[in-house]
Amino acid sequence: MQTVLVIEDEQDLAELIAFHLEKEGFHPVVVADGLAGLNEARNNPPQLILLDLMLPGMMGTEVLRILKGAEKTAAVPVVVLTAKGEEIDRVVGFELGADDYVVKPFSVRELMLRVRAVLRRNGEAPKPSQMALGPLTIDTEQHLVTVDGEEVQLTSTEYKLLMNLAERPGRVQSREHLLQTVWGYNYIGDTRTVDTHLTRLRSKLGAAGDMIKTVRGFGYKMEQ
Amino acid sequence: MQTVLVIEDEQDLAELIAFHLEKEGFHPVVVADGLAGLNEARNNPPQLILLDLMLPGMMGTEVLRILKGAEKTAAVPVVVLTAKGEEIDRVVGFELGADDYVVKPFSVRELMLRVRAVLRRNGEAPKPSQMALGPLTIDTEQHLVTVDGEEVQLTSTEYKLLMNLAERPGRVQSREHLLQTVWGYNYIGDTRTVDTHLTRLRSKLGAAGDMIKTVRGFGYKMEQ
DNA sequence: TGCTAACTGTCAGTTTTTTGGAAGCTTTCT
DNA sequence: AGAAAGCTTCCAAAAAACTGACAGTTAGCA
Repeated sequence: MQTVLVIEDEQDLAELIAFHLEKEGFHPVVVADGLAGLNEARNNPPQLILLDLMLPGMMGTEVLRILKGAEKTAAVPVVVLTAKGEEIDRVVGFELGADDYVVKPFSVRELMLRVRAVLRRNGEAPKPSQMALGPLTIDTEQHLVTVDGEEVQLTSTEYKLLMNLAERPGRVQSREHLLQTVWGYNYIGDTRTVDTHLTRLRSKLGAAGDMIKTVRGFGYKMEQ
Repeated sequence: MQTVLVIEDEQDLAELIAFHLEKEGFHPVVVADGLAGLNEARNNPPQLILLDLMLPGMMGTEVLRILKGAEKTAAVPVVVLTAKGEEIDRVVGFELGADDYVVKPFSVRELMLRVRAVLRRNGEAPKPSQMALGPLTIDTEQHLVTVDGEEVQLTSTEYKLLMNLAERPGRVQSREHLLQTVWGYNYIGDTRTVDTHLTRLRSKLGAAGDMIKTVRGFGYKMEQ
């Protein structure tokens, strides 16, 4: 069952949306303000979030920023509801990271279309639970990494960093890109930090450490 | 340069769209009916197609069906323009395979947003982005250059220089131009520097080194 | 709840690699 | 042959990356 979190303060609208979501086979969870939405999203990450940008208390864009910045919720697609005239570019583009939007007043039908479309896009690539690259083995289900059969203890950051590189072996990823995907959408930090963690990761991986190649001036890549 | 094919019979609207696409940095190609659109799409596949569903002669949905059914064009994302009340579900959903839609009357801004969004989504996935010129192979994703199958280690400047030449084989590029594009717009430096790097590049490329021709008095070019 | 160990991000010193340009040599053209 | 353009070698300076230390934070455990 796919859960959709609806963050919407107008009760009538929220009910209407929930009703239709249910009709479409989703499991809607409705909350009335941004804070509640953040909590719910954190404690029980849904498959998709519908976020009204005009919320009381906390700016909707602020909620969006936090959602995309937090580790647990960064990957959850967000469709925003917005009134005409707001700065959609900023919200949907890279800056805030919404995945789609619907302009008020909208037809419920249109909203459902967008919801389905976004879920379709994001659900397409189910990740394999096991990977093997040379001496390196990653089991995403067990969260287990081995080198030459020996288990390697990685911290969460190291693990995510490794996953990012290993998922697309051969592909060069810039420090900025890694910061975005590993550290979160709008993390602001030193790109040197990536270096540090890379060093730690390499040393922990031992023999497999030099499977991670430095591409000077561009970033890092996993050897194929 | 990203090409967008616009299939639209209302000339005013077509021009408006083309104007804005150009402003956004795309290369618009406009045709007025479905048949011409199919031909153009087949002969010169664009990065995205904007299709008006209300076309004379051939039903827009029919054009869409053919586009999505043909091998060469199936992967090209399509954004449809549609009047309210048409059966959007059918068009956008799995049945016909449009990637997004905009309902007439629409704001140009919204259209551009959708165009950018669709291109972003589709650009993320598999772009083989490989080039081959004789014994030379360049993989931009992996940042890997090979000559006769052997990997060649290039520095960042050498790589950028090679890319500049290889992207437009046959075209002569002046030292000034190369300085601008490789070293940056407001770099101030000696054009002799280009010589130095070219020498290094040629020597590293080994057998493929003399694919880069000197055009005395003008600059350099990549052999076609 | 308080204590401890582990994890993180930042920084600064060190090492490695790249880079730009100078100078002399070679080729090409007239 | 002389001049102009291009090629090559070399080296100091700059850039990029690596690494270890440190302090703040978090998470686990008693």
